[in-house]
This record gives sequence, C-alpha cells and structure tokens, in this order.
Amino acid sequence: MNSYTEENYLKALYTLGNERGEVNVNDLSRKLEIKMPTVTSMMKKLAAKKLVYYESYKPLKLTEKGKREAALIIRKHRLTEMFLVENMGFGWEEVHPIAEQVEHIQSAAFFDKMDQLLGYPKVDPHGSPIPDRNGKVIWKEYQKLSSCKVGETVRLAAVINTSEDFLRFLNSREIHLGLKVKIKAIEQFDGTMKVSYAKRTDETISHVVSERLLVEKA
Amino acid sequence: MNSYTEENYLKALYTLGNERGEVNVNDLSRKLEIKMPTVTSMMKKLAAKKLVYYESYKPLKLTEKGKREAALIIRKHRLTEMFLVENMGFGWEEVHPIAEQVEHIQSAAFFDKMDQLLGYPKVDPHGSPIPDRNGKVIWKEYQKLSSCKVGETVRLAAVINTSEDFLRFLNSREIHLGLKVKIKAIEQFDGTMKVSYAKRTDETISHVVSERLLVEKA
DNA sequence: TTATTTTGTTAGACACGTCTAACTTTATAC
DNA sequence: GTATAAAGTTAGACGTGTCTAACAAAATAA
Repeated sequence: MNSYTEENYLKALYTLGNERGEVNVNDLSRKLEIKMPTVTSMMKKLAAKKLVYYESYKPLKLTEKGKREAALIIRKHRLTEMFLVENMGFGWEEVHPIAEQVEHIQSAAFFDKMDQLLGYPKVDPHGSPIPDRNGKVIWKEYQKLSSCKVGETVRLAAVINTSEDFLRFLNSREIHLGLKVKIKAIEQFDGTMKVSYAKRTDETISHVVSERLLVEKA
Repeated sequence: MNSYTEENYLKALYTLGNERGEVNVNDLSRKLEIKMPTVTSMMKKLAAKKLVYYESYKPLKLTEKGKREAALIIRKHRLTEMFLVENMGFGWEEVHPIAEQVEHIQSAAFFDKMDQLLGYPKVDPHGSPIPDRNGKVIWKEYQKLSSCKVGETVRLAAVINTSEDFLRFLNSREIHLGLKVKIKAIEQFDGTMKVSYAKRTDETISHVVSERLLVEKA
C-alpha cells in the first residue's frame, strides 16, 4: 500500500503528465509546494516501488503500474466530488478540498457505493472523466470555446480550470455544464465573444475565460 | 490543529474514560496497539498542548479542552456512521472502519451537511449519542436487558459492543434498534432469557448477549 | 563558446511517531 | 513486609517526509 504522501505525488505526477506531457522535478516541486531535494528523494522511493521511471536529470515518467494507481486515486477523488454535488447538495466550487481528503480513504465498498448511488457516472462535476475500476480513462475530445466560430451553438462539457474563484465567477454568470451557448460575434483584436445562453441574450465572454471552457457541438 | 495521530489518542482516551473511569498508560497502549513508551511520550506532548493532565505514574485524564476536542472527533465519527447507514445503505456492522477514517477529515461544511441531511440525529446506528457542535453529549440512561424482569416489554435502544461479529450475530437473529422485546422467562442458573419479538415468538438470548443490549421501557 | 541562470542532486539536519532495552516505581502475593 | 510481578519511564535508535546549504549538470544568453 502507498502512503498518503506517496499518493499525492502519484496524483500530481499523473495530472501534470496529462497537462504538459513532460514533467520535471521542478514542476512537481512547484505543484506540491515541496522543495526539490524532497521530490528527488521521493522519486527514488517511488522508482524502487516500480511506480516511476527515474533517471538523474531526466524527465519523470509514471510506469504503467504508477499510472494505474494514480488513476485509481483520481477515480476516488472524482467520484467523491460527484457525490458531494449530486447527493449532498454542495456547489461544484466547494468540493475540491473535501475530495482531496476523502480520496485517501481505503475502502473499496465506500467508493463502490458512491458509484452505485450516482448511477455509474462517467464524469465529475467539472466534466473531467472518472477512471473505471481498472484505472482506464476514456477522455472525450472536446474543443475550447475559444476555438469556435461565429454562428455556432455549442454545449458546455467541461471546465479546464477548477479553482474556486473561476467556478464562482461562472456561477455568477449562471454558466454550468450542459449549458447551450450561441456565439453571436467574436472581437478579432482580443478574442472577446458575444454570446447568448439561457435567458441571457447579450453576454460577453473574455478570451481568458473562453480558453478554459470545453464544449461540444450542440 | 491536532495531527491524525493525536486525534486517535484523544479519542481512545475519551472512550476508555467513559467505559472505565480511570485510564492508565497500559490501557491506552493496549487499546491503540502502541507500546507504552510511545504512549508516555505522546501524553507529554498532549499535556504540553493542555489536552491531557499528565503526571508520572498517575492515571491519565483529559482536560476540558481535551474532552471537547475528543467529543468533536466522536461527533464526526458517529455522524459518519449514521450517514453511511441512512443515506448510503450500509449495514450497521460495516460502518465502523470507514468512519474511523472519515472522522479525521477537516471540513466543518462536510459534517454539517451530513447532520442536516440526516435531520440532526441524536444517536448513531448503534444507539450511541452524537455530541453536539460544542462537544456536549446527552447520555440517556438505559438499562441492560440482563437487568430486566420477567413479563417486562422493552425497546432496544443501544448496543454496548459494536464489533462486526456481534452485530452480524444480531442481524442473523433480526435484532435491531427500536425492536420491542417481551421477556417470557429467565433461567436463574445462567441468566439465559426466553423472549419474543416481531415474528419470533420463541427465542433464547444468552446472558453474554443480554449484557450487551441496552433497553428502555416500551 | 564562454558566462550565467536554471534545474537537479548530495549531504546532513530535524520533527514526528514508532520501537527495544534497561531501569524505576507501584501493586500484588505470599 | 519482603519478594515478585506489573506498570511506567528514560534513553537511544529508526523510518518517513520534510528542510537548508553546497555542489553539479543542463539550458540559456551574451
């Protein structure tokens, strides 16, 4: 079994790997807010457990075993987030810090029960895919809203940034997953979009925001 | 804030104190399965934090602060057990090891939400009282079934032993909280009771079992 | 292509929570 | 009321995960 700490390194390694491809000691150090020498020594430890390929001065890489174990932690995290939202009435902006703790609970029955009560969801409240019991993830290919064209109508499928501030901002604009958005105009200069959705017929979405919204054809 | 480990010591100290009055280093050592010298050093640490009164060779005692903090952990434990049973469909025999982990989660909102969804329960699935937000406990005075007399009809209010084996045994006899039990006869020699309850009109309850069942007048 | 900056490693320290071995105090038994 | 047993403490070690200081390698800029 892996320790609480080891689990956090695996998870960080996994998510950084998905975001950027290559992961360096420095990236991991910043993400976990843990100094580099500590990261280096943990990498050696995880390498000894065959969870990470580690060679001095080379980028870090999870082994298949490491990927699988990381995905299973993320599975627990995302099931928890979904449960908190769907079965406990939390907002999508509140669940991350709680799930961050719950994900370390060792009890297959606990998470299986959540899964069952939720009806075996495929995604979490932010649209991120929930890995299956074997750690396999089906990542649907979405488009950034920013890459869409005038006249298109799209459905919001996922958000990239899941910080509380960003989610609160979306709440304040009544933007939520599943929302149908019509693109009315795009300002060439800065990428600002004029859109309409629900009862809001004259909204503006900045490029910074449209870069963080993943959509599919409605 | 107290560490995970410190929380476990506080909780053990609290429950042992309720069960036996005086708590020795040795008791705590056995309960936690941690060697005595380790317990001694943790007691000094908790004493420094004003959570425990500690003097060499004297019985251990929680301070008011220590009691309060312990009760708040137990609150989280019991709310969790109740939530697992009432809102997630677990059996009362399954919830202890999960609650043992969940109780350490730091999130007032998480437990407040459980409390609210459960309708502010006063007891957990084993009939133990749930401390309030201030760590105050209202302990209702129940009687052991073993101390009841022939002819009495009582309602099962709580169980003393909450081991999985004992609870499974009760399940197999369809004995659950709230059950109305009529005492038909008591064998003087060994205290075995003849009882009837629900559709079971001719059941036997050994003294070992009736000592562990707490009842109130029906 | 050398100098400088950034990244990464090694070495050694430290806090936490655990242990064993040895010793002391208190309780129990005869 | 001493001898033995049980309980408790002290001392010193160890594993985990963290740090800082110093050095080494790789990347970047001049």
